[in-house]
Amino acid sequence: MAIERYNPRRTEARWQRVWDEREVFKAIDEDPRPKYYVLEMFPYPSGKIHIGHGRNYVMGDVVARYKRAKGFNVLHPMGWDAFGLPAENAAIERGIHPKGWTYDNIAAMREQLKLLGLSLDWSRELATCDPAYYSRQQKLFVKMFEAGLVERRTSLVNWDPVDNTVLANEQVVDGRGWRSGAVVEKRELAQWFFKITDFADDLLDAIGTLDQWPDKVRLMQRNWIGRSEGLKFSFDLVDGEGVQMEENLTVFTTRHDTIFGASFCAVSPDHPLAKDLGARNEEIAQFRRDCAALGTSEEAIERAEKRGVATGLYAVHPFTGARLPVYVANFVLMGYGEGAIFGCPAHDQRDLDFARKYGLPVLPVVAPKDEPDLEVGDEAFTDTEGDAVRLVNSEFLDGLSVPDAKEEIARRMEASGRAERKVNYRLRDWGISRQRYWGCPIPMVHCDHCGIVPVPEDQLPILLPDDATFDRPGNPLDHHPTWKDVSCPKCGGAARRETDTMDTFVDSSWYFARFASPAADDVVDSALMDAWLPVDQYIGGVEHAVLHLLYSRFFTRAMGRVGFGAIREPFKGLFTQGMITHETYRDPDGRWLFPEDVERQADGSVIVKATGLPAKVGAPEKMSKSKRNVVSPETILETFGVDAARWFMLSDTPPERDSEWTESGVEGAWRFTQRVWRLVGQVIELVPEKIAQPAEFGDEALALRRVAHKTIAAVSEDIEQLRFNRAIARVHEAVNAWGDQVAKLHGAPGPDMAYALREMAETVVRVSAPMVPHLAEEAWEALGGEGLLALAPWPQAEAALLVEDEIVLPVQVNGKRRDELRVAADADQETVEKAALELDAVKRALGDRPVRKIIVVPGRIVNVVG
RNA sequence: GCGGACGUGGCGGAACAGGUAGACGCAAGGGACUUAAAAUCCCUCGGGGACUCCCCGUGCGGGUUCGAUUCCCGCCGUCCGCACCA
Repeated sequence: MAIERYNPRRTEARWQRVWDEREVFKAIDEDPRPKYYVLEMFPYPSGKIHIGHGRNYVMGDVVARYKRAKGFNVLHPMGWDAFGLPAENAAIERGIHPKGWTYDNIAAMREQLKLLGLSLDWSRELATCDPAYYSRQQKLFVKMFEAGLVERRTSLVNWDPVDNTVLANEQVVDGRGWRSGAVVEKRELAQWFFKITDFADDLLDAIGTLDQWPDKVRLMQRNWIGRSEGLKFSFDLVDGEGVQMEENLTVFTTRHDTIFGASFCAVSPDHPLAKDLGARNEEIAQFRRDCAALGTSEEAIERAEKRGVATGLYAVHPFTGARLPVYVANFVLMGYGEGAIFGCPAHDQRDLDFARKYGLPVLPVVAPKDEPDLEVGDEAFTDTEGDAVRLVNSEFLDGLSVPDAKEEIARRMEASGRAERKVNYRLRDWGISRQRYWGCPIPMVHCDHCGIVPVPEDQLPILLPDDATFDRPGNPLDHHPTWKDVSCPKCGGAARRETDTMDTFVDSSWYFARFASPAADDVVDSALMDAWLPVDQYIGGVEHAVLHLLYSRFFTRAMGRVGFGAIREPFKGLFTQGMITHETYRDPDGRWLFPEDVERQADGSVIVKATGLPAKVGAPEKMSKSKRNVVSPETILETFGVDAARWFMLSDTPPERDSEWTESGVEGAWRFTQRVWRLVGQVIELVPEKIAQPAEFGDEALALRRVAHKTIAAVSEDIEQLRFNRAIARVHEAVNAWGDQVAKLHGAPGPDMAYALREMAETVVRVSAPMVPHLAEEAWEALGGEGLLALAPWPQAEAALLVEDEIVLPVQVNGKRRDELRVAADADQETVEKAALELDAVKRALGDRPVRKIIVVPGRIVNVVG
């Protein structure tokens, strides 16, 4: 066979067609093989993808192809996270309907993804904006409502004034909307909530079972849920004249041990008491307005100055009867605990800052054992360590440890009926109302007679109207002339539809379950859900470490509660991959340039192609359209082929880290594909037919076989651990050994070498197949492999070839390497010691010092101590 | 501020579980082949020296050990998450 250049364009198209026609990647329900579900976080169809988007799909594809070869029934589906604001913005800015815009984008991106040669089961494809999907979501919503997991209530919300919508806390980043970047305001609105806090403890505890998740993500979820155990209790209040008031003041604390150090109380500006007083007191009213205006902006947080206004009221200390001034303070949050605190300045930095500013007493009540007269300056003393600190200045608590003091206070206050133990979470319920068109309509009706009524199942789905208009701010569903007019499902009277749609995070909280039964008439087919789930390997960006993953874990529980599936956790294994980055380029005027607009000169400098002027080169950053540092897949695929792109994306950098896209890197990957193809051709020329395994192997042939089998073992191990960069290095090593051997041959190889060469060719092709599937399939065919490689089992390493019978032992003298020793692998200690001492380098290094000790670590090292 | 991760050649990175530091790739330099170029192949590639040999070297300073990139203590630096959560 003549050695031809490998032509990726022709080959890739051909095999993609064959795989497609033979439905090679279809996941089969009710199959005897063990199942394996691998899933990459599904994309938002924003239009065209750049090569940086491909990395996580390629990683998932390597796993899918590997597991398939390992004998698993693999489910590897793809879908579209298709609701969301950009579609609506396109409608507003360019007059394109969100539906058309979205489906066009999906079609374009599907074509692009197909070019990557992913082994996906496209028959399960879904789009969240498809009524077939969101109608089931509405049904699930109603079931959750009936199960008490959905609530409507008025609350302070994060209002994005640019997108004109409500944002969840998680969607506010540094006081700004996560998508619009606008400074978020606080507003009070009636909203729909999922009661995720009902599951707070379970979501927290079960993190312990997620042993195939990155520690980092588990920690982030723990911190996000933020469980803390404390005490809720109330103070009696008196006015300025000392007259007892009707109300009292309930606070939450985790440091009830410090109650004797309390010197003030403070309530949030949004606390009912503050509102009440604000109605009568202009100073407090003004302060409340100031705080609201400051909102949650980054600036406010950075300034973080503790401020407050005295209310003129006093809280009565439950043990001493002392009167503690009550303030309205900006650093007390209404959303956490009771929105009110007692301040113990000596042991809390915030309280201390506040006390110093307003001249309040600072009395230490916890002190190190050996320093009972602790003085507190500008730093609060926050140690609580079991034995090292003791209570002081605290009457009956003196001398107790912090935990004992907490227990004693809790016991006494509970007994007097003014306190209860309480667990608080940082996690809040999930507000899902969005004042938007392009989302899943919330299937509820507002009736003046019956109140809020869920839409009965037989009246679902509530479809979005196609004739919405986008020419003014606010919610198009609300503006629609007729859509919201309905009759009440209960009394039949005139009523209004809910015009809020759901947060798009709802859509992505159960899609992985829908993939198990994409055609199910019900929300899901529970039997199939339980058969396919959990997802064995989920792959996506770390930016979803909290939001999406926590919501999905909640949904899995909620679905279980309303009768869908019985799994506990949706994602058994999680992998967070790094981004692909690229250098940025700007022309002398500072405008961003695409990589193809610049050229690198021989001296390494970069010039603007159009003008010849020097370009400003910026550090590698995540590929983004706005900075134009993107590379389109089409360009790469036409030049180098998708296998080279896949190979490069997986090389060099560990998959969890960001990886820089470079032209020279892809070229290197392309050289690799060419080299393998060439070597395969050479082997076929040297050994045209498959030959039987000879009984005897010479040293060289045996050595080559050893490399092949060690490569199988190493690559398998690396792929199992998702260490793709290492797997690729191992394949390179094998190819180097293979190429060296081919170059060394003079004349026709003997039967042993002929066998070893073919074995090596097949091995390299098979173990690199998950990474470069098209090249591998083509080479497999050329080598006369049976059937499709995509369906072939994974090669097995022969154990006998993994162990050497002769090994090289490094020899150290006093811990420094001096020489090495070739010995039989099973050589005994005495033989090794003797041989080591014979070495010239060892004698030289020892000089005239006597040998004091020889350490022999079998199979590892020899160290002569002199 | 709190929590976490990480610091290895010119670059990306490797090094099982304390045992030859720098695998593999990229870049660079030299050579072969060619009329020439591309492609390919061979060699060099942490620093230094008296260069078949020796010294230094995994952010810095200590420690444990026969032996430390790996373990411990203390610094310095970078990145990430949370950010008034009582």
